[in-house]
Amino acid sequence: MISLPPIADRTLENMTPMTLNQGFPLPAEPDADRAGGKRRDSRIQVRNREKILDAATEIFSMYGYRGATLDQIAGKAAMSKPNLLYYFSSKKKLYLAVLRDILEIWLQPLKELDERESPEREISAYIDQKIRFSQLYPTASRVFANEIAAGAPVLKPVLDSYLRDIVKKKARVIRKWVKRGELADVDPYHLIMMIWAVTQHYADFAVQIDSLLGKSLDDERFYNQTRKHIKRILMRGILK
Amino acid sequence: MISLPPIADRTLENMTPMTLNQGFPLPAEPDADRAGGKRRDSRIQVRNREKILDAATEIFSMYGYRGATLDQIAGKAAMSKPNLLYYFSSKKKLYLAVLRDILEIWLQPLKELDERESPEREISAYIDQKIRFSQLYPTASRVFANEIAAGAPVLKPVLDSYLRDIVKKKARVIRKWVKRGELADVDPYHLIMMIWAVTQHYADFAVQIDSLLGKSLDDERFYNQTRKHIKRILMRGILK
DNA sequence: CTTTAATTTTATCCTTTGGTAAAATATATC
DNA sequence: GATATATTTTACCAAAGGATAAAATTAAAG
Repeated sequence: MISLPPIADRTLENMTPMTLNQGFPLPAEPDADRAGGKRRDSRIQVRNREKILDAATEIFSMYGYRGATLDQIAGKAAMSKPNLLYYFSSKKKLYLAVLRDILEIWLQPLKELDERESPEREISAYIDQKIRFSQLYPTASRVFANEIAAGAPVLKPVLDSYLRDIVKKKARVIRKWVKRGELADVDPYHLIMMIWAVTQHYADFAVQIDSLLGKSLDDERFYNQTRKHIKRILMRGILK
Repeated sequence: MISLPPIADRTLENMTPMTLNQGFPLPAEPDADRAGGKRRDSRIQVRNREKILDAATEIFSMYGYRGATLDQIAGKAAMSKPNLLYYFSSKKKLYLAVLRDILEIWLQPLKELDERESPEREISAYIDQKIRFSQLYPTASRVFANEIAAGAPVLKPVLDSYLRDIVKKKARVIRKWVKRGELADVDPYHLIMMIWAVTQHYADFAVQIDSLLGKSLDDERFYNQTRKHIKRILMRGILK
């Protein structure tokens, strides 16, 4: 199993497409950023870091990195700003920690596409996992979307290397299915992106969906209806 | 032809889901916000307002409302911040002006779905228009996405009323096609959202796509390949 | 050319924001 | 329960950011 790549630590402030490719990568598990102390991972340590990460995810998901403020995050985590900074010594490190968590769960499902199984089964399972992710972690999905929309100032290196490789690998799997005649002649990359697009939409545009339908994926009924509907159309579209 | 609804003017700062529904609507064409003067729409007036709106769209698309700064926008528009404020008297009004422009072009295509034509032709044309929008106005698309992800603090009223109505109307059109047996039994709402999701994805996640494929919709070859591919899968998925 | 109005620049204000220092409090260990 | 360590609070700071005032400049009109 491939483990997560390092995330570049670059200046997040004033990040423009111009300044994107100049950060320096960090060691594999760099930003633990524990308080100077020794007795790490105490009960309270773990609980507070988690509280902060949750709050940060929510605030970052709404306002993006630059728009989010430590005051807001601290407020949501029910602690003072300096207290928050005791756990994560800077906004940047907090953001990196949030992104690292997200990336891990975001990437996992794709790794599991297995060419030895039927495309029907595998792609169906993949869609299931992605829509489940949108249900369970809608805020995480939005943080990710935000990061990409901002030009991926942090994740660009990961996209360029790690994601690129894994997608390439999985594209080969899909192409194999096509050659075997188990799948219509679809472009693997576009297919993968279509699945990403549709499943993420339900997280990223949840407010819009709520306006139109008064429903959210939290509603298990709606969740299943959505899941099945997406699968029906997509599977019909790609199966032979 | 239905004209654009007013956009609510609410406090954009510190906007949380809690504070969302308390703004007051503005008159139909409220934020023209012309400089105090009389000789409006002078050559230079028009040119500068356009320059600012373009710059603002780009910056808002990357950082969202809160993350964007007037300095950045002014910089991109090649003028001083006070000069920018001469044309748009506040950040909020500038954002509203940007959103208003976007909403107009974003909504237009949906209005044109015509039940008297075949679903094949109409839905195909709709997809064409949406993907064209992603090609022509990727930044606008991202501003819109950002606004929604942030909880639609400004657009919520529009979504709840205007968009809701028009989508409901078009859902009826799609349902009619289904009843006539010209379309598989698809849920109209999910279908519309699928089309939104897939077409917008190519604008909102352009950086990701560039990382994976080294391509963008600016590349006319890639644009057409994408367009056809989306249509192929979706149309196969929904036609009888 | 002058005169008037439109536009741009310079200087400045107040608030917010990320971050620090150090004091105060709580927690754990002996 | 005394001591050391971990956590939280209080008080700040410097920079950034939205906005205003007024002076300086440019453009238009007569």
